[in-house]
Amino acid sequence: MVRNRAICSALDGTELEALNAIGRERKLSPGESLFWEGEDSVIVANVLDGVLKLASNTEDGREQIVGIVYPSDFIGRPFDGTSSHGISALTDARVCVFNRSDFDRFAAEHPQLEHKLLERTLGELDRTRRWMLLLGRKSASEKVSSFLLEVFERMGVTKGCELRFDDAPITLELPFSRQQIADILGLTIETVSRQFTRLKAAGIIDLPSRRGLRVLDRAALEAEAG
Amino acid sequence: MVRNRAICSALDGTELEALNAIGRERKLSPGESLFWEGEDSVIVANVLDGVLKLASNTEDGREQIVGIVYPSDFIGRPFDGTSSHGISALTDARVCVFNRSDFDRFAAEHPQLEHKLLERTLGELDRTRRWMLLLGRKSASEKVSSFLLEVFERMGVTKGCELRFDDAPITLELPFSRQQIADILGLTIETVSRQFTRLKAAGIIDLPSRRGLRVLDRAALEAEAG
DNA sequence: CGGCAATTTGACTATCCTCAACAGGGGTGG
DNA sequence: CCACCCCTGTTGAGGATAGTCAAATTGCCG
Repeated sequence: MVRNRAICSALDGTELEALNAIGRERKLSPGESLFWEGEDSVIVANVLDGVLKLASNTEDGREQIVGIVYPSDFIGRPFDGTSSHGISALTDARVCVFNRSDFDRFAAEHPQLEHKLLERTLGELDRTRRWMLLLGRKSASEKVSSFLLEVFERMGVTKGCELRFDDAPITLELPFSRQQIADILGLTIETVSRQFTRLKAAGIIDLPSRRGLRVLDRAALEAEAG
Repeated sequence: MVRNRAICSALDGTELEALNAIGRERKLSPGESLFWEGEDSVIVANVLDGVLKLASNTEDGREQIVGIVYPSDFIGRPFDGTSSHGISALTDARVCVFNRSDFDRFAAEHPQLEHKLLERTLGELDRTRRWMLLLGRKSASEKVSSFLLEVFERMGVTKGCELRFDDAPITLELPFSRQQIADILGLTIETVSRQFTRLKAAGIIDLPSRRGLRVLDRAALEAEAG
């Protein structure tokens, strides 16, 4: 099912086989790195399962998560050895890894694949730019509310079904710790925690467990999101 | 000279002619919009000359500049009608505009062009993600210093020569107003102004005119950039 | 049940924003 | 050519938001 959404959906049976021949599956545990910031990125990969983060760090240790990667997403930097951010797993994950030069060569021979990759990259760029508005111009409460809405949407799509907010509220297990949410939103963990508490007190969300989340009043959340 | 860096460098003489046939040149004055946020983007374009901005706005009017576009850069969203940000000129500018569906068709027939576009988009995505670290995790002084360094680099490359910081300091004419710098960095105009004043007082930069800028001590600027 | 890490809460502070007044300089019209 | 005006940018005072540091609490795992 990942195949249907991933870039390899551009390929036919024979081509897919050829691509599989140069890739290998790799499993990652939460926290494990696929590669580090600044390291020469000799590989690219496709996410089969799980959620990963892309993160940049300042020299003094502050972290900003600059991308979140879900199943069927593509990661890495083809055609160029330099990568400006590290990638590591947030959950248990399976990825299909390719040697970068192998992949580059394969892509050059398969324009349909490059086309899919281009569409995907353009979409990712758009999403990233929308995120910049949040980072640069939104308040803490707007950030948290926007974030919850986007996660719900993303997780829903990934699960292959439209989550219905209007039916009985669904409890979602967030793949992020509070610290990670802070690193996504450009806030501190304390500020995130306070916003969660406030939303809960207002009856807009419920927090049944550490990472559990239930949206009780989507309209209110959208109003808060700015 | 723009041709050498732009995506059309992938094309030979005949192909270039065909591409030119479907494009037309358009001039823009400072402040003029190429298209607006949310509008169906029926065109794509290549920048021939000048500097443009991509910007997102919240409903209540706050603005975040999410991209800055220099000569030879590509703008617009091929293969998809939705654009999530507006584009307008910061300086006098000339762009080569294509009807999107014309361009899509042309691209489909010229994989080398798509390849160039893919490389360019991947690079832009990287740059954008580095910018997110600045927005989410840097202080006002770090933001301003990082910004000045990046502008110098970008303007230098665009001018086709490496600016030498170690030689006599060069005076650059910034294509941005203070308000625009604020919208790039996620700050207010007052905070930007105060940082400029501080850097000038510290002897790190000089501000010979409204938009003029001279870097006197690059090392100090890098130290401030975090 | 105990230990540990993650999260929450609290008190205090710093940074940046807001609002307001002022300055400067570039262009225009007299 | 000079005076004036308007727009942009600067400066200042005060306040709010989010950060910092520290302690308490809560899940979660063995």
